[in-house]
Amino acid sequence: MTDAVRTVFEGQARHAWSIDQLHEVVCGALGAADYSSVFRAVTVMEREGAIRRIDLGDGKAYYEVGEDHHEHVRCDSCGRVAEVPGCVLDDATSGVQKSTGYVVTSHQLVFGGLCPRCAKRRSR
Amino acid sequence: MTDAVRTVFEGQARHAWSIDQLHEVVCGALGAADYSSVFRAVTVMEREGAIRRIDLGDGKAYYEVGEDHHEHVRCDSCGRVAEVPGCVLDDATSGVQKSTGYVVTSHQLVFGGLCPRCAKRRSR
DNA sequence: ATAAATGCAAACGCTTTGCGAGTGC
DNA sequence: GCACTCGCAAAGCGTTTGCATTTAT
Repeated sequence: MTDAVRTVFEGQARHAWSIDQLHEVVCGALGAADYSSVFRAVTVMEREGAIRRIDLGDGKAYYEVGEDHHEHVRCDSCGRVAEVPGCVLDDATSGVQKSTGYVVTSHQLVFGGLCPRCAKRRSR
Repeated sequence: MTDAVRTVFEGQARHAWSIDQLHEVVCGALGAADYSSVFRAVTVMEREGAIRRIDLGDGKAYYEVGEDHHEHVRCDSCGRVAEVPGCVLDDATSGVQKSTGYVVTSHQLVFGGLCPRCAKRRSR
């Protein structure tokens, strides 16, 4: 099962996968599969460091292949997620630290908007 | 009930309130109250625009008085939330738009780290 | 008497876990 | 036989809703 999930991630069909989405694809590939099995595979892979869990603000857990750090844009219309190359915030961190007194060790940022396709469809 | 909740927000004891936290305070103030009543009050107030719902990434819904836009820092240790004055990202938006092609209309950003108190306790 | 507010209990969406059955070594 | 994987069912957790009762007007 872990292999099946790994294959899905390698397929790159999406940038960020919810367990549901993974489950659906895995079912297609294997004929059948249980949600909990996908969940467990994902849990293992996360512990291994192969994938990283991200929060896109819609209450579901998403996973992406754990490479370099980057931010995300999510289309409010179709849900498609893209990666924002480079980190917008490394500089900001020290400013936050200065203004709030918190020792800042992480940040979680999601942009919202419309992906090119949906933006085009809207403007018609 | 709505008044009781409103009072809690006016008290400014916290920056961001979960429904649980509001519920607890309201119970103290009124003697008893149902979680769902607090939930409903919060829902109404959000629709009114008096408060805004925010997502701090821990799976719970938080609410803050809906003033100007700003970001948040959350202490990984005690959960205390502070406001990051000013918007770190207005400039970044156009860059994101350029690099991803998405029309960016919003962003949701939470810094994580340690609040001054917890940072001090840790270093002992 | 009528309409609004509240409490109670249950539904819901998604995640997580316990356990038994199946599979391979 | 033993360890491991998987499916099934159910438990959790927080949010949300339906309904009946209380409260206020």
